[in-house]
Amino acid sequence: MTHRIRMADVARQAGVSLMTVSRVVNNKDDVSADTRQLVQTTIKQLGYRPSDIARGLVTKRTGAIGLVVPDVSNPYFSEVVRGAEHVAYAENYSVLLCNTEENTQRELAVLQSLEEKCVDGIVLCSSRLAEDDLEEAISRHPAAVLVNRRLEFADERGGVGVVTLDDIAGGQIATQHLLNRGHRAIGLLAGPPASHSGQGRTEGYHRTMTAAGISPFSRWIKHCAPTVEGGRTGARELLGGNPELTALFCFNDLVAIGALQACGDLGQAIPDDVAIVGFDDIPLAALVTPALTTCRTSRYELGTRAMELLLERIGGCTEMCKEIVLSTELIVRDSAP
Amino acid sequence: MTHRIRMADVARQAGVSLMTVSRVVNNKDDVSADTRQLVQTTIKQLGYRPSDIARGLVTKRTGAIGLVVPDVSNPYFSEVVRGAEHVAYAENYSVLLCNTEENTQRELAVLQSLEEKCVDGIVLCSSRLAEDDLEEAISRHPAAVLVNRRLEFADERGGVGVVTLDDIAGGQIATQHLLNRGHRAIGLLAGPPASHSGQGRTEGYHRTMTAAGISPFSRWIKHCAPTVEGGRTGARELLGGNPELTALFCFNDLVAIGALQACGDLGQAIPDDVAIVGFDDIPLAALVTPALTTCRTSRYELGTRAMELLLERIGGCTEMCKEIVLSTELIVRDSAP
DNA sequence: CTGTTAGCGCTTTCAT
DNA sequence: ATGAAAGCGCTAACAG
Repeated sequence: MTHRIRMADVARQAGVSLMTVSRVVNNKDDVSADTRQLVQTTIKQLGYRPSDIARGLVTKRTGAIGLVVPDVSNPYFSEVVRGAEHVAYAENYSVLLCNTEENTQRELAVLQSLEEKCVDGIVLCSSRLAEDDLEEAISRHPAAVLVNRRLEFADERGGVGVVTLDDIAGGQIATQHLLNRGHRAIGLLAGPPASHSGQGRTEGYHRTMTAAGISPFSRWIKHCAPTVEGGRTGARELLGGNPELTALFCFNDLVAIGALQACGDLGQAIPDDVAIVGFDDIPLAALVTPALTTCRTSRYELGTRAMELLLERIGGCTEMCKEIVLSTELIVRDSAP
Repeated sequence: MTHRIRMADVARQAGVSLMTVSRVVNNKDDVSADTRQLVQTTIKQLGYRPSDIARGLVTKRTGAIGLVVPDVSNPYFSEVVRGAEHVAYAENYSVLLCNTEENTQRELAVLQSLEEKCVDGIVLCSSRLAEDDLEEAISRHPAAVLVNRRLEFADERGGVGVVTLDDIAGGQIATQHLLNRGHRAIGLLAGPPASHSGQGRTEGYHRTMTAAGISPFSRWIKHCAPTVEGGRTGARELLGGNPELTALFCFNDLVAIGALQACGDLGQAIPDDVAIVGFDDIPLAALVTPALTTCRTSRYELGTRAMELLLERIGGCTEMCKEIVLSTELIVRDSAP
């Protein structure tokens, strides 16, 4: 590779001005058919590719979107990423993927790095940032959509977009299912305390229990890491300390699978001794033994809708859609028939 | 947001020249402590962020790496992505993630888009491109590392980097384990015929069987889709047609899980009637019943090593490491104790 | 130690 | 329909 072919190289070779090449590249219509043909041929022949970065410097558009997730390898977020990428690609945008590794400091850092990269907008998933920091970070970006996190402040640009799951309803459906099967002592593995999804699902659990005339003891509720290991540890403590529990509602399927393992460790049969309900319906959910009863959420759609919303806002959509709430669906399998 | 704060704004506010600000931003050491302090304060106060894109135009470095995968939501690749992102972040690079959706046209397209984005290099996973197209695409990038795909051509820049799994050794270890347990009639569910990994694992199987003085009948070997369903169907046919088989070596864990199911269908006990060995050690492998004996492959490490190799090459590492082969490790569980 | 002068590769604006 | 000039925000190469 000697040096990158520039527009000027194409212009010289084709014997036209730089501007003519620029017009052809950008599909402007004030170029004669012959000239256009000539330039296109030359471009192909030289293998010229316009530099988005030089272009970005003048247009103030980079065609890049920042996508921030806590953990790409979490099947939940990898689906969100896939959906978001799909829409971005279709609209000729690129995705700068940032993994915060569930770390608030890193989240702040990548948000800043995304600023320096001059992205046209960001999709921020399950932010764990404090309201202030989040507001600050967002206001520094030209456009932003939050996934699974709401924000109260109204900024002068018409607010950020928001795409969420109806976690409260999901928590209600799951809890109600267990109540319907006769369970009364239902434990909750609530996920990370800072998780808004966790808070919503917990709220749904509380409402439904209360509506059924049950006041869950606080010792029935345990926070845990959103992982198999977190679920295993959490369930072990929860079941160990509360023998009266006959069912567990879990923050997500990974936690539920951990709970499955904990029951194995403790010699509890599922669903006869303990019934378990998860959340998300990740592919794994149907494959473990026993197969998980769970609330299905369309993570892919979370990603597509978020990216669509963001691109609309970047495009300057006037009727500013602010919020999209996706519903969940209970999938009944063997862990809580 | 009125307009982005520029370096000139900081310079004016601090009463210094643009260059001084530039020096502070880039941590050059020829700035007096006082001036540096002043500039840093002003930067903070104004909330200035340098534009990587303006910087990139002059330095010819964008600090972005293209990462191309067939499917982000495949747990295999999402681990690779996580590893690659981790290393990139640590070295202050950003990752432009491109999902080809297992589509060759798209793979070509994203590779081109990455050129226009002027990335400093690319990590290309499991490329399905024809050798010619691949060579062409790669030679147009300043640096490239291939994951799970080898390339024969040597280009003038010292060749592309390559990171692969030692599939042959993996196949040998797995097969040898079964031989050691006394199995002689060992069947192979070989995965898709076009899979490079599958070919390597098959090769390992053959070598080990032959070394043990066994010539496996071709009817013991069956290709199959790399999925649970593919494994179930394949195993049913293999075991149905060859009652002498006492063990199955499977292309990957999903196939192995399918084989588990097939044994259930056929009333064969595992591991007593049929022993089963998988490949990859996906999280599920430890969770199914019986738990899978499998060859563990570190997908995360595939990602970290690939990114490390790429960054070394971008950094102009002279002793051009060309190829990294990651080994696998047999994890013995209940399906083949 | 600090500032000045040139661009980087492109698009915008204004001529022709 | 085409071209010339100016400048996007920054850094490299010199000056002082």
